Amino acid sequence: MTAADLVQEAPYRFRIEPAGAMRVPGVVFASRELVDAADRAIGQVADVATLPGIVDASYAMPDVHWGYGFAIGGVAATDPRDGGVVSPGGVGFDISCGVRLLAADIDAAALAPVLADVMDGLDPAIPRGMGRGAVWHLPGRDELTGILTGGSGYAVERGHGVERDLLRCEDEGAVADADPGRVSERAVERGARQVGSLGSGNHFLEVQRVAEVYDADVAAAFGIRRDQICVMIHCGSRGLGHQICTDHVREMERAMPGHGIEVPDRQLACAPVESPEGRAYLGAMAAAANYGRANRQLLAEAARAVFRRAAGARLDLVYDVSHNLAKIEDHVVAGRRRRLCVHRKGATRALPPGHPDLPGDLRDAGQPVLIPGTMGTSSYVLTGVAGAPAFASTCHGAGRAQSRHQAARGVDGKNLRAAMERDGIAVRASSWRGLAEEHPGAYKDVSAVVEAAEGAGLCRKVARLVPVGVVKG
DNA sequence: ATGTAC
Repeated sequence: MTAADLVQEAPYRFRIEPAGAMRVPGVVFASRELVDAADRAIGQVADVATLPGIVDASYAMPDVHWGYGFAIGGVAATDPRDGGVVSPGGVGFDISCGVRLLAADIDAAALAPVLADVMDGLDPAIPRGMGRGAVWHLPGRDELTGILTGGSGYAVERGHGVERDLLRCEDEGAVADADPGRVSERAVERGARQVGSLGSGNHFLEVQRVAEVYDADVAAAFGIRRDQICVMIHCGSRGLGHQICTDHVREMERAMPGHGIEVPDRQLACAPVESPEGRAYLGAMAAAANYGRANRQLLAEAARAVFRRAAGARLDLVYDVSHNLAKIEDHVVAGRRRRLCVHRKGATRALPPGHPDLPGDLRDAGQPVLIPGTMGTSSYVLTGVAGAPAFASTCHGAGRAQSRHQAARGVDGKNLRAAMERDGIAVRASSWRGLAEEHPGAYKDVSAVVEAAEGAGLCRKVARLVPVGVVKG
């Protein structure tokens, strides 16, 4: 199964006909160029179509690329009342990895004279990289429980943020039904010292400038305008989420024969949503999701303190949304309302205008969808559209074009930083090797991804942001 | 993504 097996149905829509054990078709939203870049991920989209209880189609977003079991950029919904399964591979190892955008009350011109001070303030204030500490150090399970059940709300309760922040968070900052009892001791140990830390790889905190506004009314509702300074934070649930994924994949591999489930790839390990293993995973996953949200809340507070001190500026939350999560949601499929388990792995929820889960001040505009690009290029703010396919989902980023190893070959981190600084982008990196692995050429063109997502009717462009300062793990 | 290996 490769890109050659895809039939083009529309300018940005390709179809994989059901064959073999596939229960539904595969649908890939992409341009011809992006489909050709998807490579091995196409076979994974077909594999996901074999999962018990899958509804409608196995979907892939324009930034789809190969991942653990499920492709990154995949969306799959199952019906629990029809034996539908939940699969940790459909969420990914970095549970609730996502993006938070804050808008400053100053423009780029006003920040310029103090940018170096802001960057020098962020450098020590934003813990990142491997094992380098965090905003909070919690001794153990008891101290972590508030975070695992309360997410961003718990951080706010403890003085890290304001109530309004929660209105601008997906799920108001916490997924319900978190079950800390399903989080292993090992996951707790790994997570206890990492609350409020970026991590590494493609995770970052960037100071950005709004370079272009495509829809002024929606942008105004989101609280952003041209030339304004914003802060974008991209990070997840660190070692805790990783350990939860590992634990529950193992558990489901053991349980699958008892449920009579066969999958074409071991990495698609899954269990019925309505089974002990399925419920255990969803409870632990929700706890990791809340950890990820609290993580972004604490890092946002750290950035706020720096901006207040170094620039006399305030940062208001635009939105916080995950792109690695499974959620129980209501959707109308073929005219019938159904409660489904929607897996989004490297895909962003994009609620349309009027959706009841949106806060009042965003009801007419739709949900802010935050798309991190690569350092040195652009990031995007999008919004959901009515009547979109794929269970109100869209892309999540540029998507890698080269492996980490390939990317670092022939690129020197120090030279890369110097080149970016010459282009007017301040860089505070914690690892030269890590920086080299993230050079923009290692990624697909995020603008082409967003173009395809909009062309496919998944979302609409609202604004484009460019980096002025990059803080990397 | 990830104490880059159970």
